Amino acid sequence: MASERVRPYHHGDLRRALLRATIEVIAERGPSAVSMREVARRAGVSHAAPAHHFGDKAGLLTAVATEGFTLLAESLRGAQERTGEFLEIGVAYVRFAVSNRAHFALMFRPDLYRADDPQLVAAKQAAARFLYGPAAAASGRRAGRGRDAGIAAWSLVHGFATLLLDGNLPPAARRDPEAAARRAASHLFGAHRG
Amino acid sequence: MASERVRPYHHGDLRRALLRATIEVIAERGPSAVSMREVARRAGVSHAAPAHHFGDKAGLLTAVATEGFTLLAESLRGAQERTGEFLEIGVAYVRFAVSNRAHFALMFRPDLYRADDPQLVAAKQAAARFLYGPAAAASGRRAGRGRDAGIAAWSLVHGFATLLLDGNLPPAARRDPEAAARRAASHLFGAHRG
DNA sequence: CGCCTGATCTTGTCATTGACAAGATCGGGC
DNA sequence: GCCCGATCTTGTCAATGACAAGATCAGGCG
Repeated sequence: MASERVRPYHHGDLRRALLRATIEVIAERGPSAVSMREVARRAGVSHAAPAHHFGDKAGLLTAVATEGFTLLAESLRGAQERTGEFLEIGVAYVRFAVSNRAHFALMFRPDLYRADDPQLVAAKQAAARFLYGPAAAASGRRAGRGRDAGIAAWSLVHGFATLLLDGNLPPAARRDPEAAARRAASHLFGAHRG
Repeated sequence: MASERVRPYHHGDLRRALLRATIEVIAERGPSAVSMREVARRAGVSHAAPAHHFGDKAGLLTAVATEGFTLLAESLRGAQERTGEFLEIGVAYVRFAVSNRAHFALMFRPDLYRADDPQLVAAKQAAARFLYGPAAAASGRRAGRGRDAGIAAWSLVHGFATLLLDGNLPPAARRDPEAAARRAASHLFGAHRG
């Protein structure tokens, strides 16, 4: 009677499949619509299987958010190594938000996951370094100014990305987010001499 | 046996009491932890009472978000009338986020409420006008530049506010958010001549 | 070759929640 | 004095998150 068994008892890489399914649900219905049972259904396993890998719902979302911060850090690192320009790191931030909407939408909703999780904190700090560090170098030599510039830069690109994803920016910005982000970001650091 | 009846059958101003209770829950446990039944318990009514006033959970949160955008618009208007300076409108934006954390935390989670609700859209646009309008005037006369400047300004103060509330900014910024916001915002519009 | 130990996944259950239906209570107009 | 609609309650159902207990499998070790 086991002739039509399609899937084995052991999934093989269920953990990854669950992460993928979670991303899918977030992309379709938003981070707050994620349910462990729906995720389990999409992965083709029983309703309690996700709990084994992630403990609880917050654990699942913590894993997705951590993955997101890691991917973001890699994107920012890539932009820095390719261009060396701080402006382009900001543009890469926005590009990440657009091409990884689901991850990004979850990453800044700390009430949905465990914001104090050590791995998550480490991944977040790794990403933050690419925004704080270069900003300090790119601005004057005064003590507090570097940090202020970093805050301003991160605030601008982060605000731009979140407003964009929530549909709060004009159609032109939605059509070509990268160009709009570059124009907006160029208002910092005196690059707007036109 | 009705001698100890404490509360009347009709609450008097249940709608407002429910909004207050919702704000309370958001402040304590975040927007995603709001439950109609908990809100009803805090208001001292039955579990189905909120549905009568707001239809469903999304309706309740839509009402709270609308109230938030209205309050925000009033704050921005106040800043504009008092100071006339665009920078101070941005600072008022951050001040609103800090002193109305619960409202602000919900306002930019459109997956929790009905983002296409007419009253909400109107309230949001009213607030947005104070950020787009003056920015256009404060920057050059060229066509697109005003809008770009508005986007940059709104992005910066919005990003600053959200990063601040999520605990992603350095301790110094958390201790005196208004001053930090003013320093960050002054990086726009050429005010950073130090 | 056979066992057996732990990791993986399932089934079953319970309290909580959101939504709906039906009924009770109240207030104000006629 | 009555009635009608607004307000609020009680009762119910499916879905969910969390937990407990059991089934299945893989790989090491005799």
